[in-house]
Amino acid sequence: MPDLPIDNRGREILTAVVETFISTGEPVGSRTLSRSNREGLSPASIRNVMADLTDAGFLEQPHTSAGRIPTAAAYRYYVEQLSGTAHLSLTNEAMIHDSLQGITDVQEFMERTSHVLSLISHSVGVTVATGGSKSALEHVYFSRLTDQKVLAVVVTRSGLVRDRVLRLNLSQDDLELAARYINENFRGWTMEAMRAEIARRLDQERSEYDRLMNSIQQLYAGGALAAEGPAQTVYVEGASNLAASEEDRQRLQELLKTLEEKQKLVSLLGAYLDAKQEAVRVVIGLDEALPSMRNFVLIGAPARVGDEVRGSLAVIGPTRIDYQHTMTAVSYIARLFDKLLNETRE
Amino acid sequence: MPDLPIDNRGREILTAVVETFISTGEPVGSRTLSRSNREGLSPASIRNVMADLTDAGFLEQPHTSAGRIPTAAAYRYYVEQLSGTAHLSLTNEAMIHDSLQGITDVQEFMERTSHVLSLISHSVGVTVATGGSKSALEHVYFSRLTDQKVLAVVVTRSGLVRDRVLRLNLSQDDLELAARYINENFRGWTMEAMRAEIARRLDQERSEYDRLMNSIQQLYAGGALAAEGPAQTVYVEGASNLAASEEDRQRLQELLKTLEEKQKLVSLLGAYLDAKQEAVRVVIGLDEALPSMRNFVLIGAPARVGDEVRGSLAVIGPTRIDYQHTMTAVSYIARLFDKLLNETRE
DNA sequence: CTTCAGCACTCCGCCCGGAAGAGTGCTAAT
DNA sequence: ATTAGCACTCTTCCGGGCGGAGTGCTGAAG
Repeated sequence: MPDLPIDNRGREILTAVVETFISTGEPVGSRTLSRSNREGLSPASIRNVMADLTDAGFLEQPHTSAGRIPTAAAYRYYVEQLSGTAHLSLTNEAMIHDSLQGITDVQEFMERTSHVLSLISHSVGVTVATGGSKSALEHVYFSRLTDQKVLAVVVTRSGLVRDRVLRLNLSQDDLELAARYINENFRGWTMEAMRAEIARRLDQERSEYDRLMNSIQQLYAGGALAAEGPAQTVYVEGASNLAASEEDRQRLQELLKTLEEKQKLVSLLGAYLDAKQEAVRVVIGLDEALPSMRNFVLIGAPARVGDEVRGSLAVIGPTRIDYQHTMTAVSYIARLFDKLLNETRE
Repeated sequence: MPDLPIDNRGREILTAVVETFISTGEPVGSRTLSRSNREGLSPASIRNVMADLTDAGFLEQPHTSAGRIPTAAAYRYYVEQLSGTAHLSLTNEAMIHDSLQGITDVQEFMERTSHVLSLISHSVGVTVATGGSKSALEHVYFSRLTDQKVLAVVVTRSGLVRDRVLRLNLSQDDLELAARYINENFRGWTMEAMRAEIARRLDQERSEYDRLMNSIQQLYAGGALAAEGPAQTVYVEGASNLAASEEDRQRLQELLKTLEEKQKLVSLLGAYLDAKQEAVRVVIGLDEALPSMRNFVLIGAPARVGDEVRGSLAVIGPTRIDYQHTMTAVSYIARLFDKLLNETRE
């Protein structure tokens, strides 16, 4: 956001408006600002500046004789110029450590994190755990349940266990052979590489009569070897906090409903928290993607271990959220994620 | 509920009041009833009966000149005398089958069920999957992740996979020996029996210097062999439907908050849906257990496979819920659960 | 040229009183 | 036993008036 039509004084007043509005929720008038402004400008002068800011699209009035409220542009500007260096309050830091101490697996981390985030932000904590397809294969195990059903378990070296039941009819012997073949040949390969190589061998060897290859073919087609797949688990916590927001009943309901559509949340987070983006991202104006999310913002970060993305963590809250606090918390937890989960790997 | 102080006419009028109130939500007056009553009683006569019912504690008035609304006792009475035989509407039956077709594992069944129940009842669907400790052991697998961490995977014959990371320091060799020992000795045992027997052997043999027994001791103490444990997964769906209820903002928030406290829900369901109880259970007056649940009822049933309880399914909705429909749906799904999951076992 | 006091104006939110409506309980008649 | 009639109660809705908050503009002062 380069040269805005905002001079120094304008900047100061704009942030003042944003901050007072965030804390009170009422449209802010010139009188209020004049009182809190250290330079002691008179209401009249402030009115002039505010009129300019309104023209520039940073403020708006609910009606003629009310104070001003910030527009989306104002929030963006405000967040832009927040100093990136803030410290977590001690109680929050303690809370985070209490909840996340000793966590070793991604699912559990994400579950607790969504909760902690909702507590800290007083709004909704959303986390997504994405099965990493870059993790190395540790062990597969197949077992025949009934005539028609086979249980497949894949364990990756990072400790992720993924199981699914497939509709296949293979004998226990065939399954054991297949498992041994895969374990012996592919231990330590990344899931991606393994899948690719198996596909290649199947395609190439075309030995339809080979019993082993046939079993593997069936297992592969049935999805037994997908470590990631639709294994995107979504955790949403703190929806009750929304009931305290000033949205009307109908909007509240739509909001809650949207939060229940896990798939939409995944793509929302996916769309904004791309892997390249290292730091915390703040998205203001969520209604472009999800109309029901008018007046709500997303504050999130990708969760990565090393340089592999294993999920996302975010807070979804009203525009009137405490940006500084929430951003600090999100980024803190994102770093903690990397740290805690790195321990688990070799 | 034996001889109530209610004669035949009283019964008829009481159910009429309950039904009208359920469908309109407004206090019902004598005039309204007189119009819908087939025997064409006059409002004045109805008023007499209603006065009696009020004295008996089945009806109450929000204020002097309003109609009557049913008390908890009235709902209980109403549910009591509902004919148990109703059919699912075709669309609902289709919806259930669409969602649950081909499901093979308990977790997935419960997840979808909570959703379906919320759709059918237009309120909150709650399901709990309880790891059955009666299921037979199929396979265990241990793997060393780091110096301090060991991954334990337990697969039961019913297709349940349970994994956890333990803080133990055992070598890969020790782990493999332990796994082989358990797999060879205990395959097919129930988890309960296996745990008991292992505890016995550990206690008895006291051969502290036996390397194998020592590993197993550590794994056992670390909880590697608990298939159930706190593995109670709770699914809550349809909270957004609550926003449409007439509760005020604060009550709504408390309600949502309660629904987020999974542990409370588990004990709530646990308390009311005992195993012996075969059929659908309707609990009116939930506020005795959970104050925030005033004006809400629970309609639920245990989910069992054969005679083993594997969880609970329930609807939590306002007292003004469609009891007949919801009860039918819950019981239908409970039966479906048994049927679908029986296929999976041997 | 900037700042600011003063002023007229606008618009919302609140309170109040009155009227309409719904429902009751009681009494007296059938 | 049932019911028409009636007086009474209580809520809800509506319109008007008033106070408050805030604005934009103008003209004076630094």
